[in-house]
Amino acid sequence: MIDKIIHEPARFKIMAHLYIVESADFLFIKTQTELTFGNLSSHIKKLEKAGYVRVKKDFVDNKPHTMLELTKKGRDAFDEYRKEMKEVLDNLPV
Amino acid sequence: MIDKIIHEPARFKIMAHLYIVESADFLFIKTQTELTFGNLSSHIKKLEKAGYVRVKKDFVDNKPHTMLELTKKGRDAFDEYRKEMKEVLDNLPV
DNA sequence: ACAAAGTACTTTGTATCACAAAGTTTAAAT
DNA sequence: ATTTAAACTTTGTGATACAAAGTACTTTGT
Repeated sequence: MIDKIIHEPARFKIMAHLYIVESADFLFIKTQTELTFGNLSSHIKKLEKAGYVRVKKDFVDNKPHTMLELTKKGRDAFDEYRKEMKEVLDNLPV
Repeated sequence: MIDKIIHEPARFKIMAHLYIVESADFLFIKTQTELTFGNLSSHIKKLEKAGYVRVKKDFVDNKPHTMLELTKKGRDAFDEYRKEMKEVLDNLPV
């Protein structure tokens, strides 16, 4: 079954970026994905709940700062999603 | 932008099957896609509304019979979707 | 002849979702 | 002291996906 968590384009984008950079802050991902604060926030929450993303909050210059990174599970799920989707796209049903 | 009409897995399946067979009846698509009557019915309606699928109803052996086929627009949209998705999957963002 | 079962769907109800707008919290500037 | 700003989170709303219930017949017993 295709992973609906990753299938949503906004979350695919988030995961794709995290897949490459290993670790990135909230604002960087926000500008890269062009999502609003609200959307990014709720999608991150969903990814965290799924165990795909680890969130680390601290303060930098007395301001809240949120760091994001893929978990092993998230990385594996992303690989699997890409593999499955490629199969689906290449091998149309009989 | 990725076509959300086609992106939904159930509708992708429907379109993938219609893409190959050119024309198929409701029940055939139902068994192939393993969707329930309700889901298939509503997804068909959405595809019809989008102009991707043409629906022809008649009677066979006194029973209602629904034939489905992709429109040109639907076929083109499906090609485009596959092309875009492949690009997305292959070229991850920098 | 009448009821029960089957066929081929459609409509309705519900729970979830995606998105944007409004709100929160702390800090810096005026 | 009050406004402005930064970095988010929560809330509200409209759309969605799905299954359950409903519709409109037809066929099959009895």
